Amino acid sequence: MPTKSETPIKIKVNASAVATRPKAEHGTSLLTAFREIRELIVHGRLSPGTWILEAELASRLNMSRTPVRGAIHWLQREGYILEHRNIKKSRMIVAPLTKDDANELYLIIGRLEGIAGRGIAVLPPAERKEICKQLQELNNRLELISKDRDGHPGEIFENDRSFHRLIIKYGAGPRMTTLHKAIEPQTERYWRLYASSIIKDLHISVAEHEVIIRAIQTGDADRVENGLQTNWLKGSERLGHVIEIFGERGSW
Amino acid sequence: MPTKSETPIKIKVNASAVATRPKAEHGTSLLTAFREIRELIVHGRLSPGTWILEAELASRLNMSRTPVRGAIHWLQREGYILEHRNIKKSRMIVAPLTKDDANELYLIIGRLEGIAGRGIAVLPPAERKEICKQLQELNNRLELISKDRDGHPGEIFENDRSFHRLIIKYGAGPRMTTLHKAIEPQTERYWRLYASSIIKDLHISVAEHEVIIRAIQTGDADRVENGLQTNWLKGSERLGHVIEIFGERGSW
DNA sequence: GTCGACGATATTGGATACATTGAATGAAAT
DNA sequence: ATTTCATTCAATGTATCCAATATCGTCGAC
Repeated sequence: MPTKSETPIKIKVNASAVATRPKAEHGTSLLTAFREIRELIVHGRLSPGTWILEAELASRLNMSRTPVRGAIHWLQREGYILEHRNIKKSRMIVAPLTKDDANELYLIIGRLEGIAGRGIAVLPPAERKEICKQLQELNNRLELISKDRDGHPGEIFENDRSFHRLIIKYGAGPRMTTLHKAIEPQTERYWRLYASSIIKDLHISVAEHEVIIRAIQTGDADRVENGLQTNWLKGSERLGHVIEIFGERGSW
Repeated sequence: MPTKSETPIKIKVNASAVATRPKAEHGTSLLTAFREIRELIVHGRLSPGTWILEAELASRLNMSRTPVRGAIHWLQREGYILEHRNIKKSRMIVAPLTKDDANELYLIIGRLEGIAGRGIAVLPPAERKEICKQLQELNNRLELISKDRDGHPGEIFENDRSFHRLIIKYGAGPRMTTLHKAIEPQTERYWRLYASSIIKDLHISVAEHEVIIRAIQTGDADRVENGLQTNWLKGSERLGHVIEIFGERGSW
């Protein structure tokens, strides 16, 4: 049974106490709510499996239920939140983190980026060269970090992410870009939970990136696509291993 | 410049006039709004490129603006509606139908179904056999229709759709299923616009389906994936050809 | 005559008030 | 003691109200 996400105590708040966050400018609340709630979920402040109360989030974010409601539906559509449907009412819960889900998630992203990679491979050589330069730079930094014993996890994550976002930026159309922007951030939840245990495999991922860069240089579309798919696939295997050790979160 | 979606005349409606639609049961408006508006878009009743007025739709659907707004955002996330962003306000317009968009859309779906196809290919033979039986039946019906000169377009569409949905049903996980349910319906817009001109190529698609079924029977994952990708790819080529002839809709 | 500034209006975004329904609690009866 | 029914409560879904702002038209000045 899901635990209540926050203290159910109803405190009669006075104005000064509520003012955690300055009242946002008009027309920005929905986006703010989306970002903030996603942040709460990603950082585990709202644990996998807990149920979500509109009113509570609204008061925490110092806004009305309207934008919060919108944000929740949005997050649901993007997979951060699941819906327990009873015909008329709906109960929203934070999506659990499971091995199966991770596998599927990584598989899908791998394919999508594979398409984008193919898009890059067919660009004119000059552009490819420039892209490779940028990719190489990111990957070099990753390699450096992988040799440093205490690289900051966040830094690794950001660099790896930038690498993949570059692929999308140059190789994907508008639809793909939108889709990727919706799906890829969800990997952050898994990353953050299991980061410390995955870091030691970083050098493998670096090598995989290297292969991808080579393939782009030579314009070998198949190899680019395959390289990207593999990178994600292997990542999901490494992740799955860790999940098996530490257990899933929020799935009963 | 987008044309206004409906007559801007503000008629003071009396109660009996508004009652186009019986007031829906409590708790069903959002879903109703989503379905109805999508229906309007898919059937071209709201043409590509027209801008969308919340209030107007609300009154047409005989509900308040709240669920309509939710539905519009939802439709936006699913790609039926685009956002013309001025910093704070947003203007929503019905997504145009363009050749590039169609190509990307079909490419993505092809890949996604390819994954699902791979999932089917690795099922135990008994299940594969059963699935093939169902697929074959659908495809037989399609073949029949393709020989009949005046098969109803809607019937063709539904059969083809069922074929692909079966693939997802048996081969995809929850995430893929959700994604597919969000993306695939968008092909209906293109289909409906250009159906009459595509029908004559139906026999080609039927043959492609045949290949897919064979591959599933033999459990050849690569061939299944490739077959599905190709089916969509060729479809997008056929469609692109027609779009070039008849022009794009709503892209200025 | 044209360009710009100002004002009216149309339209979206957010807050709040209200209705409805699902769940929980408690009392009564068997 | 357990089960069932009624009542209450909590939380979602919808409607309406209010605020902010972009757009368009009009009027005036150059």
